[in-house]
Amino acid sequence: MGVFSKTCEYALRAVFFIAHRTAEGGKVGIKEVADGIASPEYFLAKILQDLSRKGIIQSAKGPHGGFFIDDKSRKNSLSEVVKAVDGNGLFTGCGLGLEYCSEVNPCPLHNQFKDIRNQIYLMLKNTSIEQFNEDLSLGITALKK
Amino acid sequence: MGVFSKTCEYALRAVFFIAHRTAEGGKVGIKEVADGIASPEYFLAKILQDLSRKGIIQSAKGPHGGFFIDDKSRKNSLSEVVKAVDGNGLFTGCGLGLEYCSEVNPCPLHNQFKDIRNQIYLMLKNTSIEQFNEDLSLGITALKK
DNA sequence: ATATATTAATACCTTTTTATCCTTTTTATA
DNA sequence: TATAAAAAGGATAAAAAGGTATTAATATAT
Ligand code: FES
Ligand code: FES
Repeated sequence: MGVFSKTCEYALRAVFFIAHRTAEGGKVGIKEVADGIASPEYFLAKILQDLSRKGIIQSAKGPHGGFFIDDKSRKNSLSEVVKAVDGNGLFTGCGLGLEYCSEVNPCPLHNQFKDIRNQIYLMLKNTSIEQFNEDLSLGITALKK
Repeated sequence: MGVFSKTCEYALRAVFFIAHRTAEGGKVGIKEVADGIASPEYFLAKILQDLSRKGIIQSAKGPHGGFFIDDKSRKNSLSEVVKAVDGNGLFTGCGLGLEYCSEVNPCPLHNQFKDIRNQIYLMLKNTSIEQFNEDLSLGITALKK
Protein backbone atom coordinates (compact mmCIF):
# COMPACT_ATOMS: atom_id res chain seq x y z
CA MET A 1 0.00 0.00 0.00
CA GLY A 2 1.10 3.53 -0.72
CA VAL A 3 1.25 6.58 1.51
CA PHE A 4 -2.53 7.08 1.32
CA SER A 5 -5.25 4.46 1.68
CA LYS A 6 -7.14 3.40 -1.43
CA THR A 7 -10.17 5.24 -0.10
CA CYS A 8 -8.11 8.40 0.25
CA GLU A 9 -6.62 8.04 -3.23
CA TYR A 10 -10.10 7.77 -4.74
CA ALA A 11 -11.27 10.70 -2.64
CA LEU A 12 -8.46 12.98 -3.81
CA ARG A 13 -8.86 12.04 -7.46
CA ALA A 14 -12.64 12.48 -7.24
CA VAL A 15 -12.33 15.87 -5.59
CA PHE A 16 -9.99 17.05 -8.35
CA PHE A 17 -12.38 15.72 -10.97
CA ILE A 18 -15.49 17.26 -9.48
CA ALA A 19 -13.80 20.62 -8.93
CA HIS A 20 -12.63 20.65 -12.51
CA ARG A 21 -15.97 19.64 -13.99
CA THR A 22 -18.08 21.99 -11.90
CA ALA A 23 -15.84 25.03 -12.04
CA GLU A 24 -18.42 26.89 -14.16
CA GLY A 25 -21.34 25.79 -12.02
CA GLY A 26 -23.39 22.68 -12.69
CA LYS A 27 -23.14 19.20 -11.20
CA VAL A 28 -21.67 15.88 -12.17
CA GLY A 29 -23.12 12.40 -11.59
CA ILE A 30 -21.48 9.55 -9.76
CA LYS A 31 -21.14 7.38 -12.86
CA GLU A 32 -19.30 10.09 -14.68
CA VAL A 33 -16.97 10.69 -11.77
CA ALA A 34 -16.28 6.98 -11.34
CA ASP A 35 -15.50 6.67 -15.01
CA GLY A 36 -13.42 9.82 -15.01
CA ILE A 37 -11.12 8.60 -12.29
CA ALA A 38 -11.35 4.84 -12.97
CA SER A 39 -12.78 3.82 -9.63
CA PRO A 40 -15.49 1.30 -8.65
CA GLU A 41 -18.74 3.22 -8.85
CA TYR A 42 -20.55 2.13 -5.72
CA PHE A 43 -17.48 2.24 -3.56
CA LEU A 44 -16.82 5.78 -4.70
CA ALA A 45 -20.45 6.63 -3.97
CA LYS A 46 -19.87 5.78 -0.35
CA ILE A 47 -16.73 7.89 -0.20
CA LEU A 48 -18.46 10.89 -1.79
CA GLN A 49 -21.39 10.52 0.53
CA ASP A 50 -18.98 10.75 3.44
CA LEU A 51 -17.17 13.75 1.98
CA SER A 52 -20.54 15.38 1.44
CA ARG A 53 -21.58 14.86 5.06
CA LYS A 54 -18.29 16.39 6.15
CA GLY A 55 -18.75 19.43 3.94
CA ILE A 56 -15.77 18.78 1.66
CA ILE A 57 -18.08 18.50 -1.34
CA GLN A 58 -21.79 19.14 -1.93
CA SER A 59 -24.51 17.02 -3.46
CA ALA A 60 -28.08 17.20 -4.76
CA LYS A 61 -30.47 14.30 -5.31
CA GLY A 62 -32.98 13.81 -8.05
CA PRO A 63 -32.92 14.59 -11.78
CA HIS A 64 -30.22 17.09 -12.68
CA GLY A 65 -28.70 16.38 -9.33
CA GLY A 66 -25.16 15.28 -8.72
CA PHE A 67 -22.02 16.28 -6.91
CA PHE A 68 -20.39 19.67 -7.00
CA ILE A 69 -18.05 21.86 -5.03
CA ASP A 70 -19.05 25.35 -4.03
CA ASP A 71 -16.81 28.38 -4.24
CA LYS A 72 -15.85 28.30 -0.61
CA SER A 73 -15.08 24.58 -0.55
CA ARG A 74 -12.91 24.62 -3.65
CA LYS A 75 -10.47 26.87 -1.81
CA ASN A 76 -9.94 24.12 0.75
CA SER A 77 -6.53 22.52 0.87
CA LEU A 78 -5.92 18.84 0.23
CA SER A 79 -4.97 18.34 3.85
CA GLU A 80 -8.65 18.85 4.68
CA VAL A 81 -9.60 16.06 2.32
CA VAL A 82 -7.00 13.66 3.71
CA LYS A 83 -7.97 14.53 7.26
CA ALA A 84 -11.63 13.88 6.50
CA VAL A 85 -10.87 10.44 5.06
CA ASP A 86 -7.85 9.04 6.88
CA GLY A 87 -7.74 11.26 9.95
CA ASN A 88 -4.62 13.18 10.81
CA GLY A 89 -2.53 10.26 12.00
CA LEU A 90 -0.44 10.63 8.88
CA PHE A 91 0.49 14.16 9.98
CA THR A 92 1.16 13.45 13.63
CA GLY A 93 1.75 9.73 14.16
CA CYS A 94 5.03 7.89 14.74
CA GLY A 95 6.52 6.29 11.63
CA LEU A 96 7.32 3.11 13.52
CA GLY A 97 3.92 2.92 15.17
CA LEU A 98 4.80 4.01 18.71
CA GLU A 99 1.72 5.13 20.59
CA TYR A 100 2.84 8.74 20.64
CA CYS A 101 5.42 10.55 18.57
CA SER A 102 7.40 12.82 20.84
CA GLU A 103 10.79 14.36 21.39
CA VAL A 104 11.04 12.93 24.89
CA ASN A 105 10.54 9.29 23.88
CA PRO A 106 11.50 9.21 20.20
CA CYS A 107 11.80 6.12 18.04
CA PRO A 108 15.06 5.61 16.13
CA LEU A 109 13.65 7.11 12.94
CA HIS A 110 12.03 10.09 14.64
CA ASN A 111 14.42 12.85 13.55
CA GLN A 112 14.40 11.87 9.92
CA PHE A 113 10.78 10.83 9.82
CA LYS A 114 9.32 13.99 11.31
CA ASP A 115 10.79 16.06 8.49
CA ILE A 116 9.31 13.83 5.83
CA ARG A 117 5.98 13.74 7.61
CA ASN A 118 5.99 17.51 7.75
CA GLN A 119 6.74 17.76 4.05
CA ILE A 120 3.78 15.56 3.27
CA TYR A 121 1.66 17.87 5.39
CA LEU A 122 3.02 21.02 3.74
CA MET A 123 2.49 19.61 0.27
CA LEU A 124 -1.17 18.96 1.10
CA LYS A 125 -1.71 22.12 3.13
CA ASN A 126 -0.29 24.38 0.44
CA THR A 127 -2.26 22.80 -2.38
CA SER A 128 -5.88 23.79 -2.96
CA ILE A 129 -8.54 21.61 -4.51
CA GLU A 130 -9.06 23.96 -7.44
CA GLN A 131 -5.39 24.50 -8.10
CA PHE A 132 -5.10 21.88 -10.82
CA ASN A 133 -8.19 22.79 -12.83
CA GLU A 134 -6.16 24.41 -15.57
CA ASP A 135 -3.61 21.60 -15.85
CA LEU A 136 -6.48 19.16 -16.12
CA SER A 137 -8.13 21.20 -18.85
CA LEU A 138 -4.87 21.33 -20.76
CA GLY A 139 -4.35 17.60 -20.36
CA ILE A 140 -1.04 18.18 -18.59
CA THR A 141 -2.15 16.01 -15.69
CA ALA A 142 -4.42 12.96 -15.58
CA LEU A 143 -6.70 11.30 -13.05
CA LYS A 144 -6.79 7.78 -14.47
CA LYS A 145 -4.66 5.06 -16.02
CA MET B 1 -2.96 4.27 8.88
CA GLY B 2 0.54 5.65 8.70
CA VAL B 3 3.13 5.51 5.95
CA PHE B 4 3.99 1.88 6.73
CA SER B 5 1.62 -1.02 7.36
CA LYS B 6 1.29 -2.32 10.91
CA THR B 7 3.17 -5.44 9.85
CA CYS B 8 6.00 -3.29 8.55
CA GLU B 9 6.12 -1.18 11.70
CA TYR B 10 6.46 -4.29 13.83
CA ALA B 11 9.09 -5.66 11.46
CA LEU B 12 11.24 -2.54 11.66
CA ARG B 13 10.99 -2.26 15.42
CA ALA B 14 11.78 -5.97 15.81
CA VAL B 15 14.78 -5.76 13.52
CA PHE B 16 16.18 -2.86 15.54
CA PHE B 17 15.58 -4.74 18.76
CA ILE B 18 17.16 -7.98 17.60
CA ALA B 19 20.18 -6.20 16.11
CA HIS B 20 20.70 -4.33 19.35
CA ARG B 21 20.32 -7.37 21.58
CA THR B 22 22.50 -9.68 19.51
CA ALA B 23 25.26 -7.25 18.64
CA GLU B 24 27.75 -9.20 20.80
CA GLY B 25 26.61 -12.57 19.50
CA GLY B 26 23.87 -14.60 21.17
CA LYS B 27 20.20 -14.91 20.37
CA VAL B 28 16.93 -13.55 21.63
CA GLY B 29 13.58 -15.33 21.99
CA ILE B 30 10.29 -14.33 20.44
CA LYS B 31 8.65 -13.52 23.76
CA GLU B 32 11.43 -11.17 24.68
CA VAL B 33 11.26 -9.44 21.32
CA ALA B 34 7.48 -9.10 21.47
CA ASP B 35 7.73 -7.63 24.94
CA GLY B 36 10.61 -5.36 23.96
CA ILE B 37 8.69 -3.74 21.13
CA ALA B 38 5.17 -4.06 22.56
CA SER B 39 3.73 -6.20 19.79
CA PRO B 40 1.35 -9.19 19.79
CA GLU B 41 3.59 -12.24 20.24
CA TYR B 42 2.06 -14.70 17.77
CA PHE B 43 1.54 -12.12 15.09
CA LEU B 44 5.16 -11.05 15.41
CA ALA B 45 6.20 -14.69 15.19
CA LYS B 46 4.70 -14.86 11.71
CA ILE B 47 6.49 -11.71 10.66
CA LEU B 48 9.85 -12.92 11.94
CA GLN B 49 9.38 -16.27 10.24
CA ASP B 50 8.90 -14.43 7.01
CA LEU B 51 11.89 -12.14 7.54
CA SER B 52 13.96 -15.20 8.37
CA ARG B 53 12.92 -17.00 5.16
CA LYS B 54 13.87 -13.89 3.21
CA GLY B 55 17.27 -13.67 4.84
CA ILE B 56 16.71 -10.36 6.62
CA ILE B 57 17.22 -12.02 10.00
CA GLN B 58 18.41 -15.45 11.14
CA SER B 59 16.96 -17.96 13.55
CA ALA B 60 17.89 -21.15 15.42
CA LYS B 61 15.53 -23.73 16.87
CA GLY B 62 15.90 -25.70 20.06
CA PRO B 63 17.19 -24.80 23.53
CA HIS B 64 19.29 -21.64 23.54
CA GLY B 65 17.85 -20.92 20.14
CA GLY B 66 16.20 -17.72 19.07
CA PHE B 67 16.48 -14.91 16.56
CA PHE B 68 19.63 -13.03 15.67
CA ILE B 69 21.17 -10.99 12.90
CA ASP B 70 24.52 -11.93 11.46
CA ASP B 71 27.30 -9.49 10.64
CA LYS B 72 26.48 -9.29 7.00
CA SER B 73 22.73 -8.83 7.50
CA ARG B 74 23.09 -6.08 10.08
CA LYS B 75 24.73 -3.92 7.44
CA ASN B 76 21.52 -4.11 5.40
CA SER B 77 19.58 -0.92 4.95
CA LEU B 78 16.03 -0.43 6.17
CA SER B 79 14.81 -0.26 2.60
CA GLU B 80 15.52 -3.99 2.36
CA VAL B 81 13.30 -4.64 5.34
CA VAL B 82 10.46 -2.52 3.99
CA LYS B 83 10.76 -4.10 0.58
CA ALA B 84 10.63 -7.58 2.10
CA VAL B 85 7.44 -6.77 4.00
CA ASP B 86 5.46 -4.22 1.99
CA GLY B 87 7.08 -4.56 -1.43
CA ASN B 88 8.50 -1.54 -3.17
CA GLY B 89 5.22 0.09 -4.15
CA LEU B 90 5.97 2.78 -1.59
CA PHE B 91 9.13 3.69 -3.48
CA THR B 92 7.74 3.62 -7.00
CA GLY B 93 3.93 3.92 -6.91
CA CYS B 94 1.76 6.92 -7.71
CA GLY B 95 0.62 8.90 -4.69
CA LEU B 96 -2.91 9.13 -6.02
CA GLY B 97 -3.06 5.47 -6.99
CA LEU B 98 -2.73 5.72 -10.76
CA GLU B 99 -1.68 2.41 -12.25
CA TYR B 100 1.73 3.69 -13.19
CA CYS B 101 3.63 6.72 -11.99
CA SER B 102 5.27 8.37 -14.97
CA GLU B 103 6.36 11.69 -16.40
CA VAL B 104 4.30 11.19 -19.53
CA ASN B 105 0.97 10.68 -17.76
CA PRO B 106 1.47 12.32 -14.37
CA CYS B 107 -1.20 12.82 -11.74
CA PRO B 108 -1.67 16.35 -10.38
CA LEU B 109 0.51 15.68 -7.35
CA HIS B 110 3.28 13.94 -9.28
CA ASN B 111 5.94 16.65 -9.19
CA GLN B 112 5.66 17.24 -5.49
CA PHE B 113 4.99 13.66 -4.55
CA LYS B 114 7.95 12.12 -6.35
CA ASP B 115 10.35 14.20 -4.26
CA ILE B 116 8.78 13.13 -1.02
CA ARG B 117 8.65 9.52 -2.12
CA ASN B 118 12.33 9.70 -2.98
CA GLN B 119 13.14 11.15 0.41
CA ILE B 120 11.38 8.28 2.10
CA TYR B 121 13.47 5.92 0.00
CA LEU B 122 16.72 7.75 0.76
CA MET B 123 16.00 7.81 4.47
CA LEU B 124 15.55 4.04 4.45
CA LYS B 125 18.33 3.32 1.99
CA ASN B 126 20.89 5.36 3.90
CA THR B 127 20.02 3.90 7.27
CA SER B 128 21.45 0.56 8.31
CA ILE B 129 19.84 -1.87 10.70
CA GLU B 130 22.72 -1.66 13.16
CA GLN B 131 22.99 2.10 13.04
CA PHE B 132 20.87 2.74 16.12
CA ASN B 133 22.40 0.18 18.45
CA GLU B 134 24.28 2.80 20.42
CA ASP B 135 21.31 5.16 20.77
CA LEU B 136 19.23 2.25 22.01
CA SER B 137 21.90 1.31 24.55
CA LEU B 138 22.03 4.88 25.81
CA GLY B 139 18.26 5.07 26.04
CA ILE B 140 18.19 7.98 23.60
CA THR B 141 15.68 6.17 21.43
CA ALA B 142 12.89 3.73 22.30
CA LEU B 143 11.04 0.89 20.59
CA LYS B 144 7.87 0.84 22.63
CA LYS B 145 5.23 3.07 24.22
C1' DA C 1 -51.56 16.13 -7.64
C1' DT C 2 -49.24 11.98 -9.26
C1' DA C 3 -46.38 8.87 -11.79
C1' DT C 4 -41.89 8.36 -13.42
C1' DA C 5 -37.20 8.59 -14.23
C1' DT C 6 -33.04 10.11 -12.16
C1' DT C 7 -29.83 10.32 -8.70
C1' DA C 8 -27.73 10.20 -4.12
C1' DA C 9 -27.94 7.53 0.23
C1' DT C 10 -27.98 3.41 2.77
C1' DA C 11 -27.68 -1.45 3.91
C1' DC C 12 -25.34 -5.46 2.81
C1' DC C 13 -21.59 -8.59 1.29
C1' DT C 14 -16.50 -9.96 0.26
C1' DT C 15 -11.61 -9.64 0.73
C1' DT C 16 -7.52 -8.33 3.12
C1' DT C 17 -5.19 -7.30 7.21
C1' DT C 18 -4.31 -8.13 11.84
C1' DA C 19 -4.31 -11.31 15.61
C1' DT C 20 -4.68 -15.90 18.15
C1' DC C 21 -4.33 -20.71 19.14
C1' DC C 22 -2.59 -25.25 18.62
C1' DT C 23 0.37 -28.84 16.76
C1' DT C 24 4.79 -30.22 14.71
C1' DT C 25 9.68 -30.06 13.96
C1' DT C 26 14.27 -29.20 15.40
C1' DT C 27 17.94 -29.41 18.69
C1' DA C 28 20.83 -28.81 22.97
C1' DT C 29 21.77 -31.21 27.08
C1' DA C 30 20.77 -34.07 31.17
C1' DT D 1 18.00 -41.75 24.74
C1' DA D 2 14.53 -39.02 26.96
C1' DT D 3 13.34 -34.42 27.88
C1' DA D 4 12.51 -29.82 27.48
C1' DA D 5 13.14 -25.55 24.91
C1' DA D 6 12.44 -23.03 21.08
C1' DA D 7 11.04 -21.74 16.31
C1' DA D 8 8.03 -23.28 12.27
C1' DG D 9 3.70 -24.11 10.38
C1' DG D 10 -1.38 -24.87 9.98
C1' DA D 11 -5.92 -23.55 11.10
C1' DT D 12 -9.09 -20.16 12.74
C1' DA D 13 -11.16 -15.73 14.05
C1' DA D 14 -11.90 -10.79 14.63
C1' DA D 15 -11.55 -6.32 12.59
C1' DA D 16 -10.89 -3.18 8.96
C1' DA D 17 -10.90 -2.07 4.18
C1' DG D 18 -12.84 -2.58 -0.14
C1' DG D 19 -16.76 -3.44 -3.17
C1' DT D 20 -21.95 -4.38 -4.67
C1' DA D 21 -27.05 -4.33 -4.58
C1' DT D 22 -30.97 -2.16 -2.84
C1' DT D 23 -33.70 1.87 -1.02
C1' DA D 24 -35.07 6.63 -0.47
C1' DA D 25 -35.38 11.35 -2.20
C1' DT D 26 -36.60 14.67 -5.75
C1' DA D 27 -37.21 17.35 -10.10
C1' DT D 28 -40.20 17.30 -13.85
C1' DA D 29 -43.67 15.88 -17.21
C1' DT D 30 -48.32 14.61 -17.39
S1 FES E 1 8.59 8.88 17.72
FE1 FES E 1 8.61 7.78 15.88
S2 FES E 1 8.40 9.36 14.46
FE2 FES E 1 8.41 10.48 16.29
S1 FES F 1 1.87 9.91 -11.42
FE1 FES F 1 1.13 10.22 -9.43
S2 FES F 1 2.95 10.38 -8.33
FE2 FES F 1 3.72 10.12 -10.34
